[in-house]
Amino acid sequence: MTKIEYQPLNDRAYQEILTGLTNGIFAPMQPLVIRTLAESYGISATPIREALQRLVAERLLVVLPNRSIVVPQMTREKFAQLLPVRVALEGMATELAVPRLIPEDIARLRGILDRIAGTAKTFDARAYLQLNREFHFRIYEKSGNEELLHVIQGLWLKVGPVFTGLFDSDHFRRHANDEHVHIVDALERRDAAAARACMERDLTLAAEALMPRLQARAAP
Amino acid sequence: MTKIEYQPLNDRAYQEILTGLTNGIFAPMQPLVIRTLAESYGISATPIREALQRLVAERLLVVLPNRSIVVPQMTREKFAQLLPVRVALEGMATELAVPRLIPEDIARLRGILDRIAGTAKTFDARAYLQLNREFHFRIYEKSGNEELLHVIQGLWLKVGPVFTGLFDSDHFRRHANDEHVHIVDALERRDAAAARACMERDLTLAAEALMPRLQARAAP
DNA sequence: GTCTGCTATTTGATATATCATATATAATAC
DNA sequence: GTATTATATATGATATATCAAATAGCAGAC
Repeated sequence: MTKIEYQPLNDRAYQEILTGLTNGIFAPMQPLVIRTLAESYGISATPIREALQRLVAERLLVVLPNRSIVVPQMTREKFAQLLPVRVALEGMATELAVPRLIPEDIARLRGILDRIAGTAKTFDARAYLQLNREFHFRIYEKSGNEELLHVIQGLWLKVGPVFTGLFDSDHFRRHANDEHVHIVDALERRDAAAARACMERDLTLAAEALMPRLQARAAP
Repeated sequence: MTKIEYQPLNDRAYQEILTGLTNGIFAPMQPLVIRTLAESYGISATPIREALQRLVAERLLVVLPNRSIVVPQMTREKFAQLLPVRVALEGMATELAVPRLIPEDIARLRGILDRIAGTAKTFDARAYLQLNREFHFRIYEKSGNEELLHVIQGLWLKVGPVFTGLFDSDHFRRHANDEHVHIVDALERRDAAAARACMERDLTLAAEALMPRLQARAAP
């Protein structure tokens, strides 16, 4: 007996819009119109509205004074502010995960590493982003701290759309996996401090590759 | 010309329910019924539903498999998981605030300190909670990092209801202000590391006072 | 030409109606 | 009596209708 599962429409609308955001479907400052979205998803306005409200609460969308709901522009400043928060929390999660990772987890991480290396050769940006996310969260999940994990997830949602451009940088693509390898090595040695340091460096290097691509300030 | 401002009903419903949560009006595990809330606030179901959804997204409420929406029980485990996250972020915010605090800010903080001392004598728990919050956020706001501030606000919302019981502890009430004084002293000396350390201790001591009052695990 | 004010249209906000599911209650079988 | 089923009720989920604010378009004044 396979449990059939029901998912409310607002949840699904949320997911749809979210992946749209992550894939950069919606241009910043272009308003998301409730009725339009409702029609294009073939559902009524109510669940769409709820999904948008939720995204606003998570700060993935913002409400203009006109009440229009738009994608906020990720500026260099905002990204720079997000970075130390992510470094602190993802570093913490990594450290916490060290004593809880079993050899099987390490093996799985090495598997991801191999696949990431593959994407650098095939220039498959989408696969890279997917695997990069999987790599990080396989570690964070092992922190055993659900509250911490939830906050980190929220932060990744915010920076998600920006990451899309990560693979465009030649230099980054070639070195994308370097820190990842160091992280897994440290994890395997059960060296929590080193694992944390490598994770922090990974985040910082990615941020440095991305920052120049971002606009200095929000458009007026 | 004073700008008249409009606030959507869902925002106000959100605020109302939120203060209800903070004041412990809604018992954990008791379902919040949309129609009932709508009636008691004299508005329709839609804005209430949106407010509840938002609170669920922020994890201040949870959806049961039955789809009922209830106040989650704050367990000792959850609180313990929240603590290191708060320590890291609020410590960071404190450190960032140090070079940005002007003498006027320090003076204002001293003023809050005095008023907090007053509440300990008059046993005014509500005033204490209010002032304690104000004290902390006056500092965090000065971090200049809006993203960080937002995350911290979210964390405070989660622990808010628990804090209500803080003042019941005799020992805590007498020493509630001790660390605060140390924090301000450190801020005045522009000693970022010390300010951070004192802030971390303040959070930890409060947590230690509260933890025993929490249930060890969630009810089944 | 620009500016002003009017009208129409778009779009968000709210209320209501309807549907589906879950819970409670009652009735029946045993 | 308990267990089981049927029915009624409560409640969440969705769709639709209505209202209100904002925007766009247009006509006339100058």
